[in-house]
Amino acid sequence: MTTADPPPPAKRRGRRPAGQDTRAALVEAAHQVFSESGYEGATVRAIAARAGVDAAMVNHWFGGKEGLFAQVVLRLPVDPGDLVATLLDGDLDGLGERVVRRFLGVWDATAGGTFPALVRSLASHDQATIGLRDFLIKHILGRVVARIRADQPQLRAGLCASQLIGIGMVRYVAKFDPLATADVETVVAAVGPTLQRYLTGEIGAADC
Amino acid sequence: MTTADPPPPAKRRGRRPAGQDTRAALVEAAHQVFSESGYEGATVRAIAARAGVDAAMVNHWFGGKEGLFAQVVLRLPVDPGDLVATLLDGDLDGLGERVVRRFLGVWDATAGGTFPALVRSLASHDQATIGLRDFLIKHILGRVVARIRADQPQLRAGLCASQLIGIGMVRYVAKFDPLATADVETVVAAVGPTLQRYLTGEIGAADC
DNA sequence: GCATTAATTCATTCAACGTTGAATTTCTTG
DNA sequence: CAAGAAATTCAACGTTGAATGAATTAATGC
Repeated sequence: MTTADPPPPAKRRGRRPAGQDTRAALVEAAHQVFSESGYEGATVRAIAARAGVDAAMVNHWFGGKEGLFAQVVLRLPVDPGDLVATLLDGDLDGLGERVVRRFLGVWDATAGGTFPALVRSLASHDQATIGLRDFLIKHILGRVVARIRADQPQLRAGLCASQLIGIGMVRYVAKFDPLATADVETVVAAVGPTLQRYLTGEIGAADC
Repeated sequence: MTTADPPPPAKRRGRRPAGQDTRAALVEAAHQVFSESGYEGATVRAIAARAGVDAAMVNHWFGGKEGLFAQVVLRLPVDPGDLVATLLDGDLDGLGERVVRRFLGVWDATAGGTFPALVRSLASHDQATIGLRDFLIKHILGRVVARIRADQPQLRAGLCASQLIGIGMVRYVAKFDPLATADVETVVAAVGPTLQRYLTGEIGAADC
């Protein structure tokens, strides 16, 4: 356990010595607790306790639980423009593998906390659903599919999204072994061809 | 809206006339409310109100909110044994398509409510994670993979699970069009080959 | 048909939650 | 170095949730 700290150093009232970023500590703690418990399950008191500060700080810095949630979840770990440019830089045959590798790179880097937070926030916030759809379909996969001029772009983007989200669910949320602990290249080798087919291959009802 | 009923017929105290299965009404209502709001977001009062009975009935019949939840979520819509037998009945080349068709058949039949309930319950109940893993990996996909004697059975089962769960997420939870509304055979044609490859094909690091 | 048991509602209790205002301490500015 | 601003804790409030026990009515057994 990394969360079992020695007894906290006895809080005093009033402003604390400089150099302690309470705001950042709260965001980090909220990130963890929201990931573990979802929006409704997470309590302001628990978040504040993990950050080592008083619950009133949530109101002071974020105006309440809702504001803190917004700060935590809507902080996406990549810039869409860069991402699309990087993905499209290379030969078309390697596109599927690049998408998978990038997907894992982004979410592995968050130590497996942000993806569950996103998924679990779908429970209570439709806004998160719309955010995920816009981000993944419209800003990333939609652009990639559009660039390669495939037929049925919406369906292809949706299929890619389904495989990526599924990998995220199995690797970060449900943690099925061996996929949860497999190294990136193993997953890329297995899933890359799937994405490649969804992007540029034959996906059934092409005509009609 | 199917939930807008005419005003309920004025409750009286005491035992009500026979023929009204309060228990079943509660399970059905809980199913809906848990799907919409998740475990923490759902309130016993809201469930009881939708069932048209008092909240105390949850305690009387299920011993509390937790007991009601267990009744609702652990009620899986198929029998594992039948399912595996049906899937393995046919030629090996059509196995991927049969798995996808069956998956959609099962969950489409629940009117899109049970799958979200399962996913959202992952937020607050690790038990649900274990249940999903056991059901999907051990009892269904694990058996299928074992029967066809493929190498790396765990990895193959996990890959299949990832694609199926991803389809479920996109179709039932996030509801991305056109996948959310596509007919079954369109999805089968697109996703079947993926499952087929995960089950019987080449998935990268075959040796070592 | 009377006594017993089961089912249901109501009023209440207790705990936990998010939020607020005052009190207190440190930092910053002139 | 004094005065004001900022940051923080603490105690409390109002609300809401799940759970409980008594009261009430219908069904069941003898």
